[in-house]
Amino acid sequence: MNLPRQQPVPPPKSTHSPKINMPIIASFNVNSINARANIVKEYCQSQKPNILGLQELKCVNEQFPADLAGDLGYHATIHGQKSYNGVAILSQSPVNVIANQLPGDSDGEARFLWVEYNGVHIINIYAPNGNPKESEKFPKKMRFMENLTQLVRQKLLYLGQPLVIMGDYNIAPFDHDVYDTKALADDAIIDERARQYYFALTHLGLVDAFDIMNPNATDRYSYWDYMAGRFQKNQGVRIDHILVNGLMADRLVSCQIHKKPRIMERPSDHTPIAIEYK
DNA sequence: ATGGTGGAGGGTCCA
Repeated sequence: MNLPRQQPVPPPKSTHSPKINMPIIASFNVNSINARANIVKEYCQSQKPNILGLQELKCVNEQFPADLAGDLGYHATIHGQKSYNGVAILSQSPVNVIANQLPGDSDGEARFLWVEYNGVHIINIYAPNGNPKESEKFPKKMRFMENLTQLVRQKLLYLGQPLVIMGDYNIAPFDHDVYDTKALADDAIIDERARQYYFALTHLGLVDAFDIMNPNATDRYSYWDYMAGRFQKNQGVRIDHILVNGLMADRLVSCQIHKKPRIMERPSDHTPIAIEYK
């Protein structure tokens, strides 16, 4: 049957629709919070995230920039460690801290922070990098991902509340998440065993916010190595992720990678990723 | 070309 094609009807133009401020949750591996305090400050002032998960603080709690959160009107929940790792959550109002260690983890590193904020469960992770693969670092990465998967399977699936697991996963899920699979052939971030843990999480019902909100996006990298002009050549990888459960997926409005902090002076090698939800 | 860069901390380790 040849039916006349219907003209698409444009949505009604509202010149004065009320601007609803939807909550924003963001994740940013800062590679030293003290080196990046100004960039974090600028990011909070321009994007106004309700929640900002930070990774790789590279300092103990006492060294976390004292005035940063207060000046911005944020609360800081900090789980620091000397020189390496370290995670924190900046929040516009206080959060309930549920755990600061991944159940089952015996490595004793500061890579995990679980809080509840306005009925949303938020887990901020800094997964081990895993390089070089023949060293003890790779099994450490596998243990971390195994413990995280077990936590989802045994506890988080039964929360009955919105859930966000965000941070530096140090896993590029798909070949199109890296600029060159050959150059990274031996890298733990594209190792199939590591990827299987990402897929395990998605098979358990978690949704990759960036992937679902930006199908076929070409601009998808969240990290560019400092070396060899990787950023200028846009030779990056997507290893920072925001995974959400179904209750949160229903509320997603956008997921964006914010590139500006990577362009500023003395940047981190990562840049933030953020979700907006209703 | 096993380099290149950047942070912590004051050796090298880590990414």
